[in-house]
Amino acid sequence: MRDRTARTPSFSVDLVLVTATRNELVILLARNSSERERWSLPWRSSQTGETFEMAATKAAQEALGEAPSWMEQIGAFGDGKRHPSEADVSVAYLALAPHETASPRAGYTWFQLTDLPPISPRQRAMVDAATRNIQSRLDQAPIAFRLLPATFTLSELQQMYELLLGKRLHKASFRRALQAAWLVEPTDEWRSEGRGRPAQLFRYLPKKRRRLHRGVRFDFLYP
Amino acid sequence: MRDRTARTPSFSVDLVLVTATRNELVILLARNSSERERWSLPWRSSQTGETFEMAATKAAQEALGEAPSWMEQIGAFGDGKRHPSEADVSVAYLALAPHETASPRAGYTWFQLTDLPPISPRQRAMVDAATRNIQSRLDQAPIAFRLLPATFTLSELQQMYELLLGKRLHKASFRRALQAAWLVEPTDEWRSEGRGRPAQLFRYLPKKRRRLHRGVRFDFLYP
DNA sequence: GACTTTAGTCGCAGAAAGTGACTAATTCGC
DNA sequence: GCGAATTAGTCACTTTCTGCGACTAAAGTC
Repeated sequence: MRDRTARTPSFSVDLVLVTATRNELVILLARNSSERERWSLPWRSSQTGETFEMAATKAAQEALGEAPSWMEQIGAFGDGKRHPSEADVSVAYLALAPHETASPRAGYTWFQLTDLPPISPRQRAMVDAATRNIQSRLDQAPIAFRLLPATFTLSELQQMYELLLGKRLHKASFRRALQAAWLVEPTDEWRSEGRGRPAQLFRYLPKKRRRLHRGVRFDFLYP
Repeated sequence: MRDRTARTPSFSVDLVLVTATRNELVILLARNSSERERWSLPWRSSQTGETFEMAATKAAQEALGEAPSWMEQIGAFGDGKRHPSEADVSVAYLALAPHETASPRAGYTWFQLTDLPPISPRQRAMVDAATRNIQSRLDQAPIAFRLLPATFTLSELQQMYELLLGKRLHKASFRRALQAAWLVEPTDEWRSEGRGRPAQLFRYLPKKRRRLHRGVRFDFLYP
């Protein structure tokens, strides 16, 4: 356990580690033996000479045994809300991994993002921020692709977007938009998934430079 | 230097305080007497029982004498890069204010965002992150409106968007999109700006709920 | 009063997105 | 073996959105 006589860590780095199963988003929680809450986000206290990114990567390694496919800082959290560590400040990272290759180490368990057990208030705020981050950056960063394995069918990709957006998409429109964006490349492999016609496998490989927006967008309703 | 016997402040809160003049974005820097760099972002070291938001608001008060019209955390910065405070971690906030009502206190000066004097490496990273944040959230949050006074003409609003986007917009298209978004309300005031027909003044007043996106967007080219 | 300048609107043409129906390739039941 | 069911992938039509030029409106300038 934590040793409070040593130089106390001034901050912790916490991980909201998300993957997607068939129909839902899940995050990884660590089982606690002595904390008030039985579960917590994977976290790591500050080490001198270690960047936030390095700390987050190590926390992911400890939890998953592999590096995440995507990592992004989602902010600093403090404000007196309780945290498993004694840290005043916790820096939260959103991490993604494809679920297929992700097998948590002992003591870590997947939980539905919409049905989490109690965790510390500060970590709860991180999860909420991570959820908002996923939603708002879905069209700016390859979130969906990082939740899929290296090769995937277009139906899988569409289902991932439907899951993340929370709404159904039309097949033809989805593929038309995808083609226009030059983000995927077909492989020469096909996958037969039980019944139905086999699907071609694609890989994420952005080709052309960003197609500049036309005009302005007013996609908000903020205060 | 840091005094490890006393309770050292574990973090600072730093402010990237932006306004827009006629043709450019400017940020507020504080003059230093003793630091290696002559200029720095306004910052404030941690106080117990003070949230990040409160600290950022106070730093803004100190610099501007008024509360910013928008504040948003843009992340935690550390990673060994030098900072005016002895803090291991600095939490950066983007703050906006309309330039018309913003008169800095003594010791603070506006600088062009594209032509800053040397500042500490950590603060330099904050400015860069703030710049990216403005760009990427321009269509998600009322950034442009918060840089304008409470009432404004549609031409001023369009010029603000042109400044922030770095490109010209077509007048009719801009207004059509603005109308569709239900974000502004006309006042019964008009402003005559020298020659030309007087312009009606509008205020920011989002009316309807967010118009849901249709389909997906793939607006990225990330790794 | 003609000219310039800025505000504000209209309507068309072309681009993009929504949608249902179609073809293709496989498994399942019999 | 063969038709039904299932999933993949495409096509063509319709609706909506956007770029853009041209227009009217209301002020100042000379």
